[in-house]
Amino acid sequence: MNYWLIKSEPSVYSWDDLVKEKQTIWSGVRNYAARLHLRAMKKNDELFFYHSNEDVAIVGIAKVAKEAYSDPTSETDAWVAVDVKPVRKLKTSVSLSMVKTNKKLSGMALVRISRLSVQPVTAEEWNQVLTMAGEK
DNA sequence: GCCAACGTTGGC
DNA sequence: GCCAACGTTGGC
Repeated sequence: MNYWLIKSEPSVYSWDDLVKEKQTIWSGVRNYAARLHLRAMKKNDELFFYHSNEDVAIVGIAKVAKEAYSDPTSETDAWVAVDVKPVRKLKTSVSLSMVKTNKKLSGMALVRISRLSVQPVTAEEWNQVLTMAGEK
């Protein structure tokens, strides 16, 4: 099982929207690095759902409901989408500043490659964030 | 609203 | 193949 992090601006699509909708298509990714990660996702892999721009925090856990397929919002076959569904909201959301102050998370892609919208999370990082969220 | 970081495009 | 110019993302 692998772990990932996906970003969304809450004004465009928030965690609450995902919960309301029960499942959504993660489409519109037009970045090669992000596409690589989308393609590597397996069913039931877990994802941190991150709010960018406004909330600037990891707010919940989602999982892969359907592995990568051709993105219907693209006119070519070059891009892919996955389906994700909510698992649960974190007890306490973990803000970016909290992540930055945690030395164990200094290698996290969220800190190092801030513009990447779909990124891998190691098991260590995953557990560390869960601890900060009061889940452990 | 500003700006840094990064990706993409296009001229040479 | 290099690099300047430009556009976009995202934190503050």
